Parts: sequence; C-alpha cells; structure tokens
Amino acid sequence: MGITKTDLFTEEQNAIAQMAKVLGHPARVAILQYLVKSITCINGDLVQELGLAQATISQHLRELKEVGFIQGTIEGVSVCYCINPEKWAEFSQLFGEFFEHYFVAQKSNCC
Amino acid sequence: MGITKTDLFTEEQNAIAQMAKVLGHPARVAILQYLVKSITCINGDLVQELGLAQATISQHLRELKEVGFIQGTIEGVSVCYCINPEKWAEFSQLFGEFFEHYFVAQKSNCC
DNA sequence: TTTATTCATTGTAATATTGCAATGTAATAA
DNA sequence: TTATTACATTGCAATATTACAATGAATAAA
Repeated sequence: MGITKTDLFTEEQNAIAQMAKVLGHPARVAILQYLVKSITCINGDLVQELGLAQATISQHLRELKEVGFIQGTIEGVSVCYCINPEKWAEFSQLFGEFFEHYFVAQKSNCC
Repeated sequence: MGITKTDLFTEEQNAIAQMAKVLGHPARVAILQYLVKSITCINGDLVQELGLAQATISQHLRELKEVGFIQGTIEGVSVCYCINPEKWAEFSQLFGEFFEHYFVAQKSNCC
C-alpha cells in the first residue's frame, strides 16, 4: 500500500527508521558532509556543489531540517544552514547503540 | 522523477545512502534487532513477531539480504537467517566514520 | 503418491519519493 | 517604486515503495 504500519513497531525502531530514511538519499548525505566540512552554507552553495536544481536542494534541506539534522537561520536575503550539534550527537548515539548490540562473538552460532 | 541521480555523488555517499535506505523502514530495523537477540530465525518467526504478512516479511528479508546485512541458508523446509558479521562490522564503521567527522567543537561557528 | 509446510515470486492497489519548472515571498539595491 | 537576489512552495510527471492475496517451488510426512 506504500504506507508504513508504524503502529506495529517500537518508538525506537520508528526513530531509527525515520533517521535512516533521511540519510537514505545520497544528496542528503552529500549535504551533511558538505556542512561538516564547511560548518555553514546557503542553498546556493549546494546548488553549485551538487548539480541539482535549486528547488530540489531546497526540498532536501527541508527534510534534513524536519528530523533535526540541520537548522537554518535567516541572514538578510539568504538562509544560513548548519548542523544541529545536539541532534547530531543524539543520532550518532542511537545508531552506535544499534550496531553495538551485535557482537561478533555471536558469529559462531550463525547458520 | 522518482529516480535518484546517483552519478552526481561519490561512491561513499551512495554506499551510505543505500545502507541507510535499507534501515529506513521500522520492519527491517525490527528484523535486525530480532536477529541480534535471537542469533538466527526463520521467516515464520518474524511473521509471528512483527504481525506483517508472510509475503511482506519475505520482501523485507530479501532487501536486507541484497545489501548484505543478513544471509540465509536453506535448512530442510525452512530458511535460516542470520546477520552477516563482516558486513555488519563494515556498515557499523561506515556510519561511525560519517558521524565522527563532525566535532561538537565546531558548534561555536554555527549560525 | 498425496498432503502439508515453508518460503519465494508475481501481480496489483495505494501511497511515497524524486526532480524540476513555474511561481510566490521577503529582503535588499538601484 | 522597481528590480534583483535568495529561497520556499506548488504542481506535475516519472518512478519507487509498501503491503498482501494468490500462486509457485521444494522438501518432508503420511
């Protein structure tokens, strides 16, 4: 049906999935990597950097902002974007814990 | 157009996005968490556990298998699934590096 | 052989995503 | 005021995803 049955899953599972979904497009990964490097940027920088249309970049920025990865503040005519440090740390931990729950020691029990 | 312009991005960006995309559905997160806990499982276990139809679970398992998160071996009538330890470690590192490239020290330069 | 079990595949409907042109909005410059 | 700049929003077309019923394939039990 193209719709996810979120009510079947835990809050944590939905949170991880929501985050991952946002990271699930190379343009958004590229935007975040660019921000990590440049600290701040405006929409126009990314249009130059990525080679996608302005409207498309704007849309990706909105998705990144909606889950909290980035924040944007109006600076005169342009909007200055940067990473949200608190959310970044939160997401990093959530993913870290997800991966660390599996220990390679379990390898031997594998089918 | 509903199609991602992968040629605009680096291999790393596409790799991260591809992985994240697979984690971008709570059912697949739930399957992986169940496997981490139970070490192995079969399709039927997950149908019970998650409350989705057998065909739907099967589809999610295929996606997880395609990117390498899990592996499945035929055991008589059923198929035994488990986490692929090498891939798991690889993905864990890729995400870890992605997140660690940002240092909270950069916070002060934020807009 | 026939039947049951287990899972994969196929087909289909509903919905979501991606990308962009066109347009709207708000601030600054001329 | 009018034009320009920088983004956001809207609307659209193409494609992808989600979920499941129906069916297929392969093994084991009766």
